Parts: sequence; C-alpha cells; structure tokens
Amino acid sequence: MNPPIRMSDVAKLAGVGAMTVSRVLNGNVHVSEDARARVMDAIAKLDYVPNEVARSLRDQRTRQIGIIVPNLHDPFFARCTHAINLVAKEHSYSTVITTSDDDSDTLSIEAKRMLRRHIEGLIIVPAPGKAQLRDPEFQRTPIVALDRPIKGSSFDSVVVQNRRGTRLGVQHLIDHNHCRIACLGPSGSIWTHCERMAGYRAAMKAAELVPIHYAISDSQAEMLHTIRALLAGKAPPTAFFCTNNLIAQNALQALSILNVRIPDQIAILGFDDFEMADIIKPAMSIVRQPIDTLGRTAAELLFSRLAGNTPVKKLRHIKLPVELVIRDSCGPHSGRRYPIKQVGSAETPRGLVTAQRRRA
Amino acid sequence: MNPPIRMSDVAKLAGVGAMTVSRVLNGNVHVSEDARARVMDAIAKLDYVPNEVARSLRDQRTRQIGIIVPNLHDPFFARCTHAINLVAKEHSYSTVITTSDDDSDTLSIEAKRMLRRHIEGLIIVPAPGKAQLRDPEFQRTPIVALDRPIKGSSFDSVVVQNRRGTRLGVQHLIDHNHCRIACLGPSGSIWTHCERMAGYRAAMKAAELVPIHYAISDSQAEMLHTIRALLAGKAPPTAFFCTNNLIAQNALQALSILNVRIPDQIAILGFDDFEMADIIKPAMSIVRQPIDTLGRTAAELLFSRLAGNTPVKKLRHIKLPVELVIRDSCGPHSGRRYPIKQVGSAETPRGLVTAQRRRA
DNA sequence: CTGTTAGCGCGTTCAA
DNA sequence: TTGAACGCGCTAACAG
Repeated sequence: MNPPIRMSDVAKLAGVGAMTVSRVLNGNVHVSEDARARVMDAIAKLDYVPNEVARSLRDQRTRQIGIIVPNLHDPFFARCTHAINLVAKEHSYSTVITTSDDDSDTLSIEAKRMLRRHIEGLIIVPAPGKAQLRDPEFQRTPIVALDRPIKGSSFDSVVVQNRRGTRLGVQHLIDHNHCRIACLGPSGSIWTHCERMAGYRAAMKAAELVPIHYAISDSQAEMLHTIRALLAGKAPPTAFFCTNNLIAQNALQALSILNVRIPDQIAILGFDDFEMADIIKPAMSIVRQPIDTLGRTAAELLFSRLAGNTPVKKLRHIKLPVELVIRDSCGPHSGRRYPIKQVGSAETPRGLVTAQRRRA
Repeated sequence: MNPPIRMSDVAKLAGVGAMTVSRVLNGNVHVSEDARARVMDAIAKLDYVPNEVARSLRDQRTRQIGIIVPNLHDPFFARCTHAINLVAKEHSYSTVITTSDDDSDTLSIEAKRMLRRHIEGLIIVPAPGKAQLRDPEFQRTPIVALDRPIKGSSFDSVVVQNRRGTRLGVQHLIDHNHCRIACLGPSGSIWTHCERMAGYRAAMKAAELVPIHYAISDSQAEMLHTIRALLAGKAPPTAFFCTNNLIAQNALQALSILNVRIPDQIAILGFDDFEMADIIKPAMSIVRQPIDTLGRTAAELLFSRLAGNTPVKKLRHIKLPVELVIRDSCGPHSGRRYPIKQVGSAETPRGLVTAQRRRA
C-alpha cells in the first residue's frame, strides 16, 4: 500500500540519526535512554519492520540455510526436514526448502538457485545416479549430504547403518529358522537401498544361504504380481525383507489380498518404522532408524561448519546406529517387545553424537 | 574461500561494462553477439553466480514466499507443504518454511521473521486460540490461511468441507443402523475439529440421535482408558467417529488391545485418509480431503494476489469438497469399494478450482 | 554517546 | 548497442 518504512523514516520521526536507530535495534552499543525511548516509540508508531534483505547484502550473511529433499510425501524426509528446521530456529536461521524428485538435474538446478540466494549452508539428499554438484561453485558453500553420501565429493555426510541394520534384521529372520529369505527392494539405484541389499547379501552368505533379490517398482500391482509368482514357484520364500516402508506396505497389501497369513505362512520384516506398524495385526517388526537424530545431526554439523569450529579440510562422515524392533511379524518371540538397542559399534560417531543423544 | 565474484569482475574480464553483463543475464535488451559471447565466456571462467540478494534489494522483490505449518510430522501438513512448493517452483519462486507447533505466539514471531525477510506472500495454518496476526505490519503482505480460517481477519482462506464431510460420515454410520455413535476428537480448540464436531452434532440431531462427544489427548494411554470406560458403561456406543488420523489410529490401537472386533462389535470411521487405511483389516472407511488440491489452491490464490489479478479488497474464502471412501470398517457395504464423489455443492469454489481440477 | 560517509551488488535511467 | 551514475536499506568505520 503505502511506501515502505525505512530506517531513516524512523530516525527522522525520533529526531535522531539512522545509526542510532540501528544501534537500538541491534543493541550492542550504548544509546542514551532518552534516545532509545524515542526510537522505540517511532518504531511502534510507524510499524517499522527492519529490512533483512538490505542487512544481508550489507554484511554478506543471509542467515538462511537450504534443504533439498526428494519430496515431502515420504514421512521420512518430512521428519528430517522438521528436525533440521528446529535446529535452524535455535540458531535464528531461516530455512529455504525445495524438492528434487530424486532427479539429479533438478537437484543441481535447485541447488544453484539456493546458491544465488546466498544461503549460507545447504543440506541435501543426493539423487541417485551420476556424481553431482561437481561444479566449483558448489565448493564455496558448506554442504552436508543427508541419508546418502555423494561418493568422491567434498561434502560431509550423515547416514544410518544401512548394512548393519539389514544384517540385524536378516539375522533375526534366520534365527527364526528361515532359509529362503527374499529381499524386496525398489528398482533404481538409490544408495540406501543398495547398501541394504549389500547387507542382505552379506548376512545370507554368512549363514551360507542363497540370496534372492527382487527389484520392483513402487506400484502395488507389480508387487502383487511379483509376490504371487514368487509364492507359486517351487521352493517359495518363507520370509520377506523389505528395504523400505513403501515396499513393506505394498507387500503387506499383496499378502493380504493373497490371503497369506503372517507370520504362520510367511514372515516379513521392514526397514524404517511407521505409525501403523505397531497397530496392525500382526504388529510389524522393523529396523528403526533415528530420523530426528539424522536431521538434527546434519543440521548441527552444518552449523558447526558455519561457526568455523570444524577444521575446513577434514570431512566428517557420520553413521548413526539403528535398532531392531521386534514385534510379531516374524513369528513368536521371547515375549520381549521392546527394541534391542544397538550400542557402540565401530561405526558409532563421535563428538556431535554425544550432544545430540542428550536430546533424543 | 576467495573473494566472491561480482558482476563487475565478469565485466572486466569480458572487456565490457557491468550493464552489458546484466543485460546478457536478463536477456531482455539486445546485446551484440560478440559481446554476449565474451560475457558468457567470462561467466564460465569465473564461475560467476549472480547475487539474488542484491537483486532483491534493488527491485524490491525477493521472489520468495513463506509457509508456516504447525509441524511436518503430520503427513497432512507435509503434503500441503509439498504441493505449495511445487506451485512456487512453477513460478520460479523459492519457499521459506517454518513451524508454529500450533502456538499462536510462535506463529506470530515466525511470521514477523518472514516479513523482515520481505517474503512476497505468506501461507499459514493459523494456530488455535485468540485472533492472530492483527498487527498492521501483517496487512502489507498477502496472506492466505490454509486449512483453517482466521475469524474476522483480512486474509484469504482455503479449507475443506469439514462439517459436510463429517455429516456424510456420520450418516453412513446411521445408514448402517448405528444409533449410539460416539465422536472422538482431540481436546484443544483447533478449528477443523470444532467444525467436524459441529457437523457430527448436526447429523446426529437431524437423525434425532443423542450426540456423545469425547475429547481426549493425543496419548494412546488416554485413548485406551477412555474407550475401555466407554465400552464398559451401560448403553455403550456401537460406532466411533474420529475427527482425525492420529485419533483414529489410537482408537484402532485401543480397540485392538481390548480385542474388540471391527466392524462386528464396533464400527469406526475417520476423517482424512492415510497410507495404511486400505491395507489394514478391516480396511478403514474414511472421509477423504483433497490435500494436494488444498495446498495447490492456496498457493495459486496467493500467486494470483501477487500478480494483482484478484481485486485487493475482495476476500476469497474457498471451501474444497471432500468425499466419503467406503471400505470395511463400518460393516458390510454394497460391494462398491470406490469413493462416493461429492459433486457440485453450493460451497464448491469457482474459478481457481477449474484449473486445479485438471491437475488432480 | 551520536552523526556522517561510504559501499555491499545489482539494474533503472539517462546520455552517448 | 553500450556505459556511467545513482540508489535500493542497512551498518562498519570513522569522526566529533
């Protein structure tokens, strides 16, 4: 509507110089009580709102960080984002967010847009595929890779124990006397799923079992088709390991349609917890990842870079512990329905984790 | 690391003036092929990144919008945010996001922070309680209220048919011969829940039934306690209507613990769909709200304000249709498992909706 | 304790 | 077709 109010307008009304207003606002230097009162008064009268853009330009600090996740439909990424934003708030930073749809070109374009805005730091979930964010312009801003590392990059990363978690889960299945354990994962080459697959293969081989892997799309139809075929074959699997939530839910759906009883006829175990896992019957056993901690750790690492606390050259690669949550989808258990915590692995991160554990 | 590259650096290297570089970048005015080539060359050599902050200050447009939701844990808000961000992308705008935790003071503080950053428009989910964002400074930036209106405010709003959806659901229960239908909702005064309660009361009264309402906290324990007491009483309810997802899931959980069979012993119906609703047994009937459309519509309304297309004075209050999705949690149905679309109510919005339906 | 000067990087305006 | 000057709103540095 009206021309926007500038600091000089406030100064004029208060009968002081612009600098006095600035000093009142930032409150570091001494200002006489008299002047301060007049300034406050003028600010209130004019509804003055400081212009952060000008301030950003002036001192070359935008007090903004950026986040790029594949999407916000997946509760996993939504929660990560939430956790990151909380840390940003604690530091009085704003959060600019956008999505990549797991496409590396989109990721790159959006990252560049963030750079143009001079965000001070960036947290990204790398897209699958070729090496990304290689251009030198990405070297000038601290970047933390979340959930997935970028191989050969110069970015910090925070991920979870994907292989170890999977091994834990598969071993649990083996402990329940399953031999023919199939691994269900999405097609495509998302890093976390590759890791989980690798963990699966390792666990199977360690038990001298034959790995069977099926890559399927996200569609329920394809899952139904795959599972039906699988179960109709000779020597059908007696257990499924699902590499994420969506896969697990689709499998559950298919099993339900096919009237296959869990855990009697088939056992099933997933990676990543979800709201309903505990409510459905049978309650689903899963490998739980510390989502909030994941986001929080990435954000704290980023801010520690911004504060210059972390030596610039040394890359930090943090791997967070996961835990097996035993419920009822893999057969009878020892009556203990609480998580088996996984402590102090060789991969346990140092430093930051201590701080973040207190909060968890 | 090195001092950042400015436009003048590019100009110098290309042997032209800064304005020529600017023109090449913005591409509106004619620049000789020769000059353009040299500029492009210099840009590449220097890894020049235009400074959007300076540009924002210069032309008083940040090309940013803000979003404030209660949290990102709730898939509902996460999806809204996703949809909004998509629209922002289409307009080449960035999205600044933060959370209010459903606290009106936090909302106000965060909104002010956004204003200082000179976001051009703001989409908020109002917090429960007293009138908000009354200060005159909030009058200078277009604000759209999402999912809940602010009574007596001068903001546009986009919400869903809460009352109507609830009536639809409750009527469905009544059609299944239920008389003692209890309404389970959170304590607190969140607008959507108040509306749903009102719809519930209206539907009950219309059928000459006695409304029974229970306000409970989000805790599973309290839900269990409430439901146990309810079912133990004389003339216990034969059906539950839950005003949101979390409540529904907690109720499901409690019913499961108490070994109450659905739908034989009790029917249950919820407001808002969720991933697992279709997978659990029995599949849960719900009232579905058009989440993506909700976010998208709010964003499009905001951008239409920014473009100056919508007359400034006239407030827009859009109410989006919901649909009843009949599954199995309310007893046998007519074999039709597909949504009963709800078309052309008097409340159906005009204009924007057409555009947005094409996408849905 | 307070005011003045200058410049952050860009693009509009005006002149060449 | 191009360049120089000016100012967007703010604050560090330097007087006073």
